[in-house]
Amino acid sequence: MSLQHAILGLLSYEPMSGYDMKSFLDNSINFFWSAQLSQIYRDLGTLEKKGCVSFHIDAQEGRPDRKVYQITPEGEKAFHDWLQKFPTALSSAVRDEFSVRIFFGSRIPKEELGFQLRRFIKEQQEQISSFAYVKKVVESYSKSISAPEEELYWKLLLNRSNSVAQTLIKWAEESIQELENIDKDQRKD
Amino acid sequence: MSLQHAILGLLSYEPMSGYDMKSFLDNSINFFWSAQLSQIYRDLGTLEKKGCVSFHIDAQEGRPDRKVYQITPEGEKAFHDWLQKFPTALSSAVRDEFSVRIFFGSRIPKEELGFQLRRFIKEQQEQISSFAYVKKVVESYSKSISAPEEELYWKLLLNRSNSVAQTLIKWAEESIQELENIDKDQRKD
DNA sequence: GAATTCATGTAACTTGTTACATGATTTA
DNA sequence: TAAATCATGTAACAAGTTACATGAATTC
Repeated sequence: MSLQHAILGLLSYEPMSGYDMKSFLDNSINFFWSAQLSQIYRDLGTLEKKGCVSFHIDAQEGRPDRKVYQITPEGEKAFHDWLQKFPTALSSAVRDEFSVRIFFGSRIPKEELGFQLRRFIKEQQEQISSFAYVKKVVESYSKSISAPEEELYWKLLLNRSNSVAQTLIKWAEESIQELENIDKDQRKD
Repeated sequence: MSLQHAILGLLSYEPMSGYDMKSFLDNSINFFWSAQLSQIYRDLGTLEKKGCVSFHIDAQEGRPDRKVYQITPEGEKAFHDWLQKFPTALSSAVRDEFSVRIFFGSRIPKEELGFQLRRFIKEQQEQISSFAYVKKVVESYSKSISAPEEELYWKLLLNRSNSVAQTLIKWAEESIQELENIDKDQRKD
């Protein structure tokens, strides 16, 4: 799986510029796949060389011309081939720096850890409130491309991110408690 | 954050060979950070060039000699510098192929999606049962390196992975239900 | 007799990030 | 007047994956 598959998938809905793609990505797929603009432009170039996408230029006044990409039949084939091949392991490797830091938690002052855990909770809460906004974007987008069925799947994923965020908040709160209790126990000794 | 920080952290407990590291990683940190053996060897080489680790050779008969790495004072400094600098955003970018596939779920036959979701549930259940084993590894390891405090943090992370896995199972079960209900509704029309 | 474990690595490739460059228009 | 938005990209770098190579000892 690479960004290129996601790009082909997005272009299968409608033609888009790299810039459009970035802003769409940022409030949709972003919760489980992210991309830098520079990477999008590069991958669009690669896909074009492979014949998976083509583009036309929309001239604009006062600002740079838009390069609007669209998927080609070859691109559609490549995308469907990918869709059909589920990987052997469904859960991809997680790379979570925050967890690595907790792993080495004994080297960090307890107050600092507590502070960071509270910061983590805040971040998760902010994510949760952003989901309400994303829900609206998703609803209006699925209507604009007249793909009502998509809404169902996108909402499944919003549910997922939401539940995971809630779980993480609960975990962080319990962890703060545990750290504080141990601190008290040690002071008793 | 890169694998190099994790390597330094592990070496701060005790000297290890690249091979040791891989097997330790595979049933500990693996749930939130993974690594290929080839990457470990390469990063050990880089760290050695930087002066963060040194090594000695343990000759063995009948099998290749062990190259046992240990952390240097420079390495310890680098590790502590990293520990002190928490990143601006605590939740790292997620890259989850399975979610991307669900995102394009409308292009996959419903039965196939159901099958993959059930496979996903099974995988998560297997992970959960592996946690019991990891718990034991962690307990005996923290004793062997006489670092009893580590156990606390490692168990916090096991709790976390456990809760997230449980949440994902519940989500997948509910999603299967939703998909089946919609199927029934459509057949009624 | 076949597969797994132990133990090392290199090379080529793919993917992702960061920094740099340009420049008009719009909003605060 | 400073910052954000629109819109394109390149270059250098960092990080991760896959394929290849070797070979004895042990377990099934």
